[in-house]
Amino acid sequence: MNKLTKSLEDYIEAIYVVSREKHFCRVKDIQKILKVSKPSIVNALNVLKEKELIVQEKYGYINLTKEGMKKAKDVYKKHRIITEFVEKIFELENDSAQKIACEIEHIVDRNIYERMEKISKNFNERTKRILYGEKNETDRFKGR
Amino acid sequence: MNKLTKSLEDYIEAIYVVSREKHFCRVKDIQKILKVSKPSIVNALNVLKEKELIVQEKYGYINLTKEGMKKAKDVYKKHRIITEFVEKIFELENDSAQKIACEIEHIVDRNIYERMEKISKNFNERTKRILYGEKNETDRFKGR
DNA sequence: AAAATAAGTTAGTAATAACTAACATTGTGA
DNA sequence: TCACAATGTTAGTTATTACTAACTTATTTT
Repeated sequence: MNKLTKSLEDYIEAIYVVSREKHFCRVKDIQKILKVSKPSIVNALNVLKEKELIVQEKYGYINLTKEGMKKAKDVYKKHRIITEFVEKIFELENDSAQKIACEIEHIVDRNIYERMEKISKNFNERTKRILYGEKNETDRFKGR
Repeated sequence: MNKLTKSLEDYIEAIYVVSREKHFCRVKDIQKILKVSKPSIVNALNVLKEKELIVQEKYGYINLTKEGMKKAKDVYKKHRIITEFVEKIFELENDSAQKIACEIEHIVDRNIYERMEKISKNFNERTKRILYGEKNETDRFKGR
């Protein structure tokens, strides 16, 4: 269960996202998502190949192995949960939330993002008012 | 206003924390906090010296310059806010919260940690119950 | 089919940030 | 005072992750 580095997590997540949409993935697809140079991608792919998380014929499609798919799904799920949490709790656009989630996802452990999931589930307008200490929240509630 | 890297932020913050307690700071003090090797520290100090954020005579005390002090206070404040937020919202021990804060502090911008500050201020047991969707929160409140 | 374009790869380099081993300086106890 | 311990520094190395330039292979267009 050797852990992936931040950037490798980003790469495998990108491969997963592309593969789900198009059923195959190429270097240029990753380039569009991660906005890094092609050689950087090829480098990362080589590491992922060594770890047997992907397979790719020369000049060919990139495919996740079983193990890679598992890892990718984990990373992706984490990413989704964190994005939702950040979006809701800090009232961010999806774009900004994505960016922050991308960074945070390499930091938080299972315990934390399970809590994020719980919080997101219960989150609503009222929660937000309470969180940000809106003056009349209590009265408003009592008044019902 | 050239931004510091993650690790330089950690170093300058450590220097600040030590200086506040003891009125001087040495390599070994930083070592205790950051748990890295002495050469790593000396390396970082050299960069901070180039940036004129600290001064240090050979084999002597490490001191923050005016500019360095400003930077350090910024970083430290951010750190405190984030730690408090993480502690409260995820119900963590200070230790664990510190660790996460250390990482997150290099990611979030002013907008976000100002929101964290607001949320922390209003946070209490009830907020926590609501956040985690405790079943009887509503009833309990209504019952008063 | 040849030329042009697109996509992928290789080679070489740089920045960040860590490490160990070896050495230098400072401070302290016998 | 002199030896030893504690502290700090230098030199050299490693890993991660990115880059540009140059090259190869594949695909498309004329």
